[in-house]
This record gives sequence, structure tokens and C-alpha cells, in this order.
Amino acid sequence: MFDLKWIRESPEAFDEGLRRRGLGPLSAKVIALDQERRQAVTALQEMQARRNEASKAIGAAKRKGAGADDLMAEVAVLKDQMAASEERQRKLEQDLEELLAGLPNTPAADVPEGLDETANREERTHGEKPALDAPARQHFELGEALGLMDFEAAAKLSGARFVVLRGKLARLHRALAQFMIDRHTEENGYTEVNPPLLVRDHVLYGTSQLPKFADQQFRTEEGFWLIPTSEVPLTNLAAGEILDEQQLPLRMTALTPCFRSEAGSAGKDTRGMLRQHQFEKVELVSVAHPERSDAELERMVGCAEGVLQALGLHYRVVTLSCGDMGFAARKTYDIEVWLPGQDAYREISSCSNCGDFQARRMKARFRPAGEKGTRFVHTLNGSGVAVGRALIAVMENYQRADGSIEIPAVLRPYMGRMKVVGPNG
RNA sequence: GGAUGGGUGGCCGAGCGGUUGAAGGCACCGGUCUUGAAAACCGGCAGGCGUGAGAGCGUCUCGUGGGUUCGAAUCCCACCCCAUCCGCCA
Repeated sequence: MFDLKWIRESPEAFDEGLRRRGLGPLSAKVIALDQERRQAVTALQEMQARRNEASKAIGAAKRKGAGADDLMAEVAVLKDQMAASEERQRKLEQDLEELLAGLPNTPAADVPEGLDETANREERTHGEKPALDAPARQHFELGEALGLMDFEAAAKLSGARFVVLRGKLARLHRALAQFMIDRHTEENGYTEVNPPLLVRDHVLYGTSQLPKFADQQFRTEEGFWLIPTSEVPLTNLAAGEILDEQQLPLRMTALTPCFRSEAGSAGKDTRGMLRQHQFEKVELVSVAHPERSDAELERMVGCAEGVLQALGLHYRVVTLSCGDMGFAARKTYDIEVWLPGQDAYREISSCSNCGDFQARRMKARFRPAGEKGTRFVHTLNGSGVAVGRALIAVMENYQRADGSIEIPAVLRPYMGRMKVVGPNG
């Protein structure tokens, strides 16, 4: 959501932001609507002022026992006019709200120009592709051969885009999740949160999945939404709050299932468990001071990278181009892990600074020390990291010629007595 | 699912038709006092919108929307949400 004052004051910046997102200019339309709205507001307020004045006079007259028929007649006329004026104001405000709620955040200055992933900028790589002693196989080939990854069973239960993990592979998946959340709480200073997975409309609106992306979400008959990521409940913990400046930054992490309808991605990544209706993710969320959110984003990516480094996985960090970023983001780093079986880098984490875009929607503010009033916080979210995809990465990078999977050293404390993930686990 | 009670400022909490944007307390900020701190005392302290160069002025907001009234936080209706008890249940 945008600040109308800002659009009024710098329409060129607003239109430039839209242009970089691949959208046409809208400042003229917004400003015209806003101007009309302000006229309506002013007109209404003048009538209200006159009504209040007259009401006081009527009260005074009645206390004295005098009549006030003239004034009462005037108020009666004003009331009719006010009703029309209120209606007009409401309509204009609603139009404006609808227009603005459907617009994506404007990109930060250093975000690469471009409308898709081909314009993304590689920032750095870490590690190297593993030297495997046999041709690399994909995770589903490995998992199915081991008898521990079962898409047919999942289809029987739930259809496409679900998976059943069994035995040691299920354990490895759980180990990865535990390892990540322990790391973020014990070393990176995030507070673990176990949030609801079902949330209400306004919560999804706050993080901006609504109104535009309703078709990407699952909804219960009772009207709850299944969270597509724990960014949604975690960020909304700040909704409606006025925090003290010294409380910032709030750093939260959660391990939760995530649910996505994947509408519109038919035919994409259909094999394996890369793209599922349900997956687990360790999320990082920061609610930060506006002047420190850029630094907070760097720190957050570092925390996500730390997970991959500890797992000994090769990856690269890219800055998403203007058009490739999510709706609410002003800047996004993706971490793409190397998948030998796919012979490609694939997204395993996405870390975004949303600036005050979400904060405005959910009215998350703080009180700056020594200043009057309140300011909107900045919100950031990042995967730290996607558990299912981390499992894929470990499987493909740690596969051995016999089809078994070596367990990365940092995960061994989480794996009981298991040394490898082998057949009939 | 059944039955009650309730939603007021950053927080707690009074108000139950007119001068109440809202007592009181806490928190916070400034000051006095103190070697320093605490305590005590004095003062300040809601947010949004509009308007103005500015001091300011106006207006809206007591869950949301509608109604009654010259006038509503206060009365009426609808909806949303929360709490408690009972039932069911991991």
C-alpha cells in the first residue's frame, strides 16, 4: 500500500516504480481521484462544522427556554446534503483503496532493471559443485529407488503435488528442519514462534496475499485461509501495534507447513517434490527500523546462507530483477542451490525487504524516541530455508554410486544412529 | 453446538444523551531535588484526514456498519471479534 502524500509529492518516482515493474503510469489517475476525494472531504467538513455550531446554539437556546426553530430547520437541510457528501467521499475512498491495493511495491534503487529472471543479477557464489563418483541422479530417482519417497501413495491420498516420505528419508527431512531452527534460535538471535496455520482475511491482506492472490491460497469452508508461508502469521504479529523504538528489530523464526494451490503452474516441475501443495519451511521474519532494514536484509540472507554453508551445499545468491520480485518486495535476494541431478541452480530461499508496504496495510508502527507521533516499521521475510528443497539438495549432492545418501556432518546429531540413508530404511 | 458477559487512548480503567477526545492510574518525555540514581514533586503526552508558509484552525475516530436525536462513547438494530461456563474433543 502506498502513501498518498508521497504519490502527490513525487508522482514521477511513483510512475517510475510502476514502469520498472512493467506497469503503465497511474499517478495522474491517483492524484485526480485523490483531489476529488479531498474536495469531498473539505466540503463535508464545512457542513459538519456548521452543524456542530448550530447544535450547540440549539442546546444553549433550549436551556434558556427559548425556541430554535430556524436553526433546527437549517440543520435538517444540512443533514440531507451531508448524507450525499458522505456517500461521495466513501465511494472515492473505496475506489482509491481498490486501485492502490492492487499495485505492487516499487523496487529499491539498486534492483536490476528487467521483467523476468533473465535480468536477475548474480551477487556471489559459495562452494563448488560436488565431484560425484557416478552420474548424478535426480532426487525422485534416488528416493523412489530407496523405496522411501512415494508419489503413488501420496496420489492415492491427495492427488498430484504431494509426497509420502518414509523411514530414514522422513527422518532426514525432520533432521534438516530441526537443525535449521536450532541454528536460527541459538546462533542467529531469532525467537522461535509456533503460530496458527489457519488465519483470517485481514491477516492475508496485511501481508498482501489478498486481495490479488486469493486463487493461490487454500480456504476452509469456515472462511479460514491456510497459510502459504509463516511469513503471514509472523509478520502480522506486529499488525496494529505501536512498538517502542528500542524493541526493534523483532526477529522471529518458525518451522511450519506451507500450503499453496499452485494455480497456474500446471506442467511446471511436475516430477518430484520440488513444487508441492504442502511443504515445510523454516521462515525468518524481521520487523525493523526503517533506517536499518537494508542492513537487516543483508544479515538475513547471511543467516540463510549459513544454513547452506553448514550443510556443505554449493549455491549462488542473486538479486531479483524488478519484474521477478514478489508483490510486496522492494528488494529480494534469492539463494539458488546447486542440484546435480537437475544440472541446475534452483531457488531454496528468498529474502525480501518489503519496506513499509506491508506495515501500512497492517498498521504496524513504532514510536521514534524523541519524536512526536509514530512511523511505520519495515518488514522483512526470508526462508531459512525451505525444508523440502533442502532435502532434495542434500539427496542430490550427497548421493553415492550405490544410490545411498551420505548424511552431512551437522545433521548426524539429529539422525540417531544412522550413518547413511540407504535402501529399506 | 448451547448459555452468559464484554470490545474506550501505548497499557489498565472510569464514563452510560450536550462544555467528554474522553476522569484516574501505569508507561513514556521534560524539569526541580540529588555527588549520581531511585523516590518525591511540577509540567507535557492519542491517532488519522483536511486546510494553512507557520503558530494554528477544522473534522473524524470510544470493535464495524446502519438507525433514533437539534446533538450519541452513551439509546436501538445488524454484523465482526474476544472472554467465561456447559457439551464435544487432540
